[in-house]
Amino acid sequence: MTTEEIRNKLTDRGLKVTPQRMAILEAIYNLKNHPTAENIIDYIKKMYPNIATGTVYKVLGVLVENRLIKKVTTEKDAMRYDGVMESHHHIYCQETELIKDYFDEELDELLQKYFEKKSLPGFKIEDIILQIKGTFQKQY
Amino acid sequence: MTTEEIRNKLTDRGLKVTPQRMAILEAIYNLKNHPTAENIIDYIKKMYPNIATGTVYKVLGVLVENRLIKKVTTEKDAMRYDGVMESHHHIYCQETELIKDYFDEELDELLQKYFEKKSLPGFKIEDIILQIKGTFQKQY
DNA sequence: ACTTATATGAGAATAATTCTTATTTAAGAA
DNA sequence: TTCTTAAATAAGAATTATTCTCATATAAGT
Repeated sequence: MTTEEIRNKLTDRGLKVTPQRMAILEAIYNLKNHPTAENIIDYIKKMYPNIATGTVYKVLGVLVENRLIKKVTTEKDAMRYDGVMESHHHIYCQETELIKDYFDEELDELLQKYFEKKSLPGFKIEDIILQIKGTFQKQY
Repeated sequence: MTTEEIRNKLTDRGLKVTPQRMAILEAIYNLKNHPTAENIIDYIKKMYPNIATGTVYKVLGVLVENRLIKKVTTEKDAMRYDGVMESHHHIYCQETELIKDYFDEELDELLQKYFEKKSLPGFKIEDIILQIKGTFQKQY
């Protein structure tokens, strides 16, 4: 993801391009494993020590509203964020904080067909995310 | 769910039976829509005004550890809890706080077969929860 | 360069949850 | 039944995550 591409994501949504917004998006793309706001703040402060905590939370909210990033739900108190907007699922390791992305077009088609057939009365499905919970095997 | 059944859930796990634990489990079973800790506290205080906030959080943690209840992940800051331990999924209304349970054995079998065939290398799946996101249609 | 609506920084405020410690209590033993 | 003790609770302080307020700064169109 180049600086120019990040800039375009903002302008395409009619958002002003600010150094803070650029830095926050760049942080999310570079920090793997679905960073928390705190992870993002720590990362940005290395290059940009004056960024305000409140600004990061504000910008994250704006980015979610504008569908440039997504929230990732967890059983912990701190929200985590995801810069990958293509349809995908999440593999949660029960023993660590690791959340891996899981892309599977075959599965997505299967689910789409399944819920076309068996529609939920009175409900319009917009997105289905699998939370795949378990543990990674130890490596020997 | 009778008082006796709730009591047995605790003793079966080797947990001491206390009025607080009984009240919290009863609250979760009676309060529909996956209550927050605050919902539970408000409910219990009607009958039992002296219960301490910290106790409720402590007990909720114990109940989750002992697999008597589950946490429900959301995009909001407050955690929500679920007393239904049978395998099921969640329908999230994007416009309200409503989270509906979705039971579907056919779907569960489909998923189980799918992930037997296509296993995730190095990962042992323990549970798969669908987060079905969308909106309920307005009633006329 | 000028203007103005919007974004940011700083820090206070709030909300959700956890921690600490003295006291109480459940449940097994005597 | 009473005794014992490890575990649970109440009360409130402390911590953590997030939001809010408002004065100042700035992006982007004129």
